Amino acid sequence: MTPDKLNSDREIRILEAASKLIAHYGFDKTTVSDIAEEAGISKGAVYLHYKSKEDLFEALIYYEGEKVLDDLLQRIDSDPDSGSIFGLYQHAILASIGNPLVHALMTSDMRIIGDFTRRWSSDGRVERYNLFRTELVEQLQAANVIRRDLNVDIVSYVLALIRYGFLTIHEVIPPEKAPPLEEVGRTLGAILERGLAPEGGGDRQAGKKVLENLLLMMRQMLRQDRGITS
Amino acid sequence: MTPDKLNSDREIRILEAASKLIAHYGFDKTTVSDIAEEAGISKGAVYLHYKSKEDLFEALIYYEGEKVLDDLLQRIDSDPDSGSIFGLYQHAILASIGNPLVHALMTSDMRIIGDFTRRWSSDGRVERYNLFRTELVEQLQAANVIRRDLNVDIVSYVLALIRYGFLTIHEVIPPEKAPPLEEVGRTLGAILERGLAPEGGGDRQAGKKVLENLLLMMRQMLRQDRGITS
DNA sequence: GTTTGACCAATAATACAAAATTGGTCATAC
DNA sequence: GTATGACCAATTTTGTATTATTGGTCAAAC
Repeated sequence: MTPDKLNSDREIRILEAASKLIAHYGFDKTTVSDIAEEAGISKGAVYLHYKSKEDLFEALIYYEGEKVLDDLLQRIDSDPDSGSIFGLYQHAILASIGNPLVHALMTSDMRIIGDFTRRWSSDGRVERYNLFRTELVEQLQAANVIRRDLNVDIVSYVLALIRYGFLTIHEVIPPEKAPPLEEVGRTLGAILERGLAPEGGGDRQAGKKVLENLLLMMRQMLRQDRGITS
Repeated sequence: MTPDKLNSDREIRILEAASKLIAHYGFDKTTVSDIAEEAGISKGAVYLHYKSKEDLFEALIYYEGEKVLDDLLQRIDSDPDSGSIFGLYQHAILASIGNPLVHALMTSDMRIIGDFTRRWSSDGRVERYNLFRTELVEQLQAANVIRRDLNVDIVSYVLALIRYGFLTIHEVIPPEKAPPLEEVGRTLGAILERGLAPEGGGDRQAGKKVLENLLLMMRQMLRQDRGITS
């Protein structure tokens, strides 16, 4: 359905320009002219690709979303110790934290999202992209990666809360006082591993399968949703 | 040095009035007249007890702080399973979440603290009241309650991040969609217990001692700091 | 000796006109 | 067929004059 290249060269230039500017100044304070100038084209040209500023931003979300997914995939690949909650959780958070726009989206940072909030939070999309929703915890319990005596809703809430804390703690502890995030991720992962895995360690092989499926599903969701509004 | 009664009857009436109004409308939008009226006295009478609105708020912080400490102490007392990180962490968070003002202070909620922010965050007090600072983690490691192979700074950062997430997640998951907090606290405590305790469970007796000391120290700090500005 | 509330200077909220900016279009140029 | 940027309606921002509110005081009342 979609060609191999999802975005033309110039679309990428526009999206990169928008990404840079919006991540810094926010959606409201970034003008279409700014984006065009940064991309080295005229304002009119932007409207040749996207029918409105909001549409451009929506495309940007999917563009950056795929970037994060790629980053995540690579992190998992190059980590010999993946295939557990330990691995995924750590890498997923670090990957999201590394992308200003996805970070802002995940924490509903009004300074960045601004007036776009309405469109973004109106349909249920935000929730679907939420990592570690109940269904995933259920699957991981079925695969014997998470202890089965724990309540699904509580566990996914706890995981959501930890993720949110990770992404927002900087508001109260300045980054320069924070220890290296990679190390924090590793320790947090280790704590969760011990805290959530069943006695004896759990089935890593099955866990890896579930997580691979999740990632695949995420990418599919991303592309499908993009189709809706492109 | 201080009499048995730290606040006169009328001071308590004022503080309760201020607490109710400020927790709801915030520091900026709550006027001294409002507080006086709610307390059933005149505005002038308020200034018989506190020399400024800021001073009143500062007194309120200590007043509510002691309340939370009392609440925490009682929670721990009536829980047979205390004396572990498990117990304290769970109860400390639930106690703070139960007090709107302390909650706002711990999350530096500008809507509530408003213009008072300057005075509050200027000196180092905020940090000293921070639960689970590095020193505490150190002590808990010495008492063999937390595994010794974990890095102190990382663990205290992880604990801070989890606490912050617990207190702020409601901004992204509405309370009506959240599971019962008591249950969340219990599960989170259990996860941390497994995740942080050394093999074989650790020394509960020693842990209990450290935590009792901490609580005592907290109360002392609270009263001492209050002396400075009263 | 206490308590009050009218009073005041200072700050903050409101109203509103004028100026500037912005998303989006389209006749023109390439 | 593509790309441009002057152009426009609509919105936002800015400047400002006016009004309202608030923290804090203190002479008078209790």
